Amino acid sequence: MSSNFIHTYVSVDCVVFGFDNENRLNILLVLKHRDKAQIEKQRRLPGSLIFSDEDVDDAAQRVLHEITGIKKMVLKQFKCFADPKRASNESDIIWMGEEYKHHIDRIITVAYLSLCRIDQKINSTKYDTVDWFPIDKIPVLPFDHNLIIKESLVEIRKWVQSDFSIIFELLPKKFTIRQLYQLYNDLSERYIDIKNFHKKIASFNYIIPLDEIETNVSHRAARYYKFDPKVYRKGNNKLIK
Amino acid sequence: MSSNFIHTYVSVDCVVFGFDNENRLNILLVLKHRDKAQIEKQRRLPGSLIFSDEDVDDAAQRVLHEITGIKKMVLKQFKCFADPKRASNESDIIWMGEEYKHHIDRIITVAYLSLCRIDQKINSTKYDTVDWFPIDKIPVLPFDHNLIIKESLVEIRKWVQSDFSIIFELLPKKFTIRQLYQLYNDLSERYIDIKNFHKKIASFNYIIPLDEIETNVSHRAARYYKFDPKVYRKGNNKLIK
DNA sequence: CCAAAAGTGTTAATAGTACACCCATGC
DNA sequence: GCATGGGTGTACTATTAACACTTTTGG
Repeated sequence: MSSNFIHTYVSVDCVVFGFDNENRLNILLVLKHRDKAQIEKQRRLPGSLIFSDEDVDDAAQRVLHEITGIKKMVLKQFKCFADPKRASNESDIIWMGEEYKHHIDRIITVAYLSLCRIDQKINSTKYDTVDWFPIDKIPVLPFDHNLIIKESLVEIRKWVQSDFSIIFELLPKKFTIRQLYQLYNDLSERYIDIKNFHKKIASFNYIIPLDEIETNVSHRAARYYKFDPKVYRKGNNKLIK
Repeated sequence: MSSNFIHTYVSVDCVVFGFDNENRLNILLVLKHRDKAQIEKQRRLPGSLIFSDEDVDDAAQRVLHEITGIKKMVLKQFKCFADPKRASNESDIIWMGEEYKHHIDRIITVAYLSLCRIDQKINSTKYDTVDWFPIDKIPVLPFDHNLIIKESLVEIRKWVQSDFSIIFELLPKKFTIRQLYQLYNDLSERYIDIKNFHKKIASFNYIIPLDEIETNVSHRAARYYKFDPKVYRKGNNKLIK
């Protein structure tokens, strides 16, 4: 009986979100094979097996550091994926053999959300190629990575709803109301009128107008704002009450 | 290097909530040792290692069936607990050796929330002793089960906020507004006035008044209501907009 | 001048809050 | 009668929604 119990490897996979200049959500993907000579340059979500003395949160933080070069990133565990067939594809088994020098035919993964400013310089310590892909242009990925991404979108929306401040992890330090508005619309099922959105934002003392405005735009230049996390933490912080 | 990767057992643990006649939240605990001769009748959360061909959701469903005798219970995965030290307590290692006939010194668990009507008859196929414990009277439990319960309380509150209808999984089929009110107060950080709560409930067409009222109460008898999930699904279903 | 987006103002509809008050029942 | 909770009504306040209008800038 006891031999029927699973004894397996456990990995973490990270879905890192960014928000680009064209106001689209993006996800970071790495090359599946580190050897670039591989015929197909297939992509995958960044991830890793966890070490024997490592907690999953630490493993996720390590993976994030390996891809971005950033030490402490915002992250949130969202789901354990454990379908017995999720790693049973022939090419995935071969890849795991090469990557980890072990024959692995089942693997459980713990998926994480993370957020990154897209203008931040990516300085990977492990990968040569780390690229942003708009969420409507994600290629076919190995394992169940497409499913993980699909569920991560639901999760990030919930996250914004429960903690509005994480939205500022995706925006540049200086942002316009329109940028905030577009991102909010992407991350919320609720429609809100842009004019009322302006008014709403103006009522929040944690979103602080700067003296700087846009340049070289073919319309009235928008003011830049910044986010003050200290004021935010003092309350009155929900976008929708 | 590759030998540093974890190769481990994975379990599921279930936090099953109930709501008793005294309007308190309760959690189901089983005896840690199936052999009742054990000196201390220590309790633990119901759980099990997962099988080698089993998904975690299925394992959780199996565990729930083993304790309650109910086939399909509402359940929700909420977090993977993987602290390398979570199962390193001497007595926990001994217990795992007896329970699973293996020496296990690290184990990762995936924690689930579940909901059960407390008046439902518990018909365990595996345990002799399955009892409800009010959440303020949970004893010291093995592994990190006390931590899991603590986090489950945060999670069930989020769950109710995102899907109000799960609250009816905890109430009897016929319930009074007061019962609903008390449970809502336990599961929400928001205070709401009972009179306004009445009005609110009356505006929801998915909470249907019955012709039946309480008996043997020393005050005006309250009306019973029932929940209609079909009407609920058609929308207008958030308690707070 | 026009197009495009910034930003302000006005008003109506909706939702939430605070109570006052009457009803029914057991003791 | 009174204590206890059930249940309805009314008035006030806060929030959200709809939309008109003015401002600024590049071309």
